[in-house]
Amino acid sequence: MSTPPLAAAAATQTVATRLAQLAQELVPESTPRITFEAPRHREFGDFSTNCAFSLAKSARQAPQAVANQLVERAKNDPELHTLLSEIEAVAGFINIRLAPSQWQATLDEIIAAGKQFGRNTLANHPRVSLEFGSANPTGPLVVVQGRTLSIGATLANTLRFCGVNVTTEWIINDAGNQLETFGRSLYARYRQHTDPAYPFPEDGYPGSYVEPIAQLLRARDGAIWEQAEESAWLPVFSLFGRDTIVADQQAVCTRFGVEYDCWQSERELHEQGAVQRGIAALTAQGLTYEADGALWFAATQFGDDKDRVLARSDGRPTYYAGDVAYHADKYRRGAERLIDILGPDHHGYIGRLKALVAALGKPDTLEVLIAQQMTLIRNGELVSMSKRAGQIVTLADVIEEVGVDAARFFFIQSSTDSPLTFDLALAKRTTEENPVFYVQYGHARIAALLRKAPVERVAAAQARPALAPLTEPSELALIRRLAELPEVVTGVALHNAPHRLAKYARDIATDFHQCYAHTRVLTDDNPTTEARLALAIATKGILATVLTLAGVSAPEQM
RNA sequence: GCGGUCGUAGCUCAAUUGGAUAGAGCAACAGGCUACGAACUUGUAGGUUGGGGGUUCAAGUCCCUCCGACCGCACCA
Repeated sequence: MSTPPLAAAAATQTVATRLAQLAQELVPESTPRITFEAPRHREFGDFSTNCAFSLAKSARQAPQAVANQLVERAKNDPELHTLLSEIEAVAGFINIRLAPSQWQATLDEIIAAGKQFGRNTLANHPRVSLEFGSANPTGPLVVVQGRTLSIGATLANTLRFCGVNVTTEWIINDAGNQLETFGRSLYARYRQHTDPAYPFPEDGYPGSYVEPIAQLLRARDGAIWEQAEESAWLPVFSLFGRDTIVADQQAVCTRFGVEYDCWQSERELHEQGAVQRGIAALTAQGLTYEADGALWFAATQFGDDKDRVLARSDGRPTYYAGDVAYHADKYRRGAERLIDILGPDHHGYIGRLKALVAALGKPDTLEVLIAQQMTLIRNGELVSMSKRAGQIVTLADVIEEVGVDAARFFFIQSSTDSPLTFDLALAKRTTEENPVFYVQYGHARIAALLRKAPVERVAAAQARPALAPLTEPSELALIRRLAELPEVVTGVALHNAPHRLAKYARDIATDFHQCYAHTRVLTDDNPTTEARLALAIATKGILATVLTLAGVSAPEQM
């Protein structure tokens, strides 16, 4: 079941059609197509159209003159008269304001749809595979990855809300030598328990989180690895380290409200032969060749900068070969549209990833989002973050400091491709500066209102009361805002733009707070009270919907 | 050197993909609670959208060119 077309949308469509007929009469040689948009400023009305600009050429008149004549005819049109409370031409634009009755009918439909309102707007959308967050299993999640997690999870939630089948994926990069380096670091800490002079690898992982893992291993296995050959202990330490780290990463994800459908081990793809099959698939199409002892994929045939190595001269497959197998596997499991969210240091990967899906026969089905860099500041000073140098600010730390709600909301506030500066001290010191509290306060304020209101009034408000008392400009503006939900979530889903959700949440809260400040809900007049309560209840529900999509709680009180 | 992303108010960010006088929050200043939660609200101030050129009715947005920041350019992951 999907959202029914709203009265306001239908009315706007009727106006557009009628206006197009009037334009045709006015400028017979034109074939006007009239679309309405929400204007930037509220004073410009509910909707506006720039059709006069395109008509101006064939009419051989200034846009403003065309708009004036069109508005003149519209004002004398009986059909439009009942739908509109205002229509005027300003600077070539035609601005309209719908009659209050249209907005009241719209709110009634929103209330009738209940929790279904805004859902399933993309019911026939292709199945999506959404990969984000993927990291080496060699250390705890850092704060920067929190941004990727927030963006990915919000996107996944919104796509599902729109009725799209989504699989969320994380690949564990456990096949390369980074994991072995981690295993050696772990072993060194293990040996240092009994021999403090045991050398630590020069390129090892110095983070303080390694030591506790070594202790776990010693508790499990005792001293049995102290005399062993590296070939014997390395796989044990590497895999134990991986499993411990991945378990921790999963726990942090869960705490952060981010759930995955699939945690794919890269090593497993190799062991199951998927990587070899991926290479074979490319070879079968004549897209590989040997040079300098290595096996290459002719990626330049698909727009990449250069050809890419699949198997090194010693026969070992590259990381890229794993990517070929992984993406082929996503298609095999039924995905039709792939989204990869990568960190800023991976934008050089876009070309080769798009080349490989094209070679797999699925051109233009992959979108790569780059979550831009996040700069951390504390007390005005740059916080340098390097896993290798042991200076890490973990996501768990930040959750501890500012809470899940603030972190989730903050990380999606700016658009994905915009760099972002995060001041830890600021987030800690003055949490009231964070807009998330503004939005949550709106929700809690309505909850308090409903607790305060007489139960009979609330009951009546929940039973689709007459909404004619809602005529204040601030009330109509709030209804208009609520009616935007379907197009907002659709826009988020189609443009990979979670930040619009955060913006929308703030806009709803602003419109509600203004409405609350200008009109009193609990009055002596029952019809008025019930209509206003109904608006408040609808607002509360939509606020909760939007906050939930963003992974933020909607509190009854604060 | 080649390529990518970006540059918007003091700070953090928007701008519905080419539309109106470039908007919000925070910070600053000035107002508003003997009625439903003041974590709110009403105002004021703050800009040559890094500089310059071009395309058209219209450019923060598209093209060219400089300046600057970050990041890629492995048979690492």
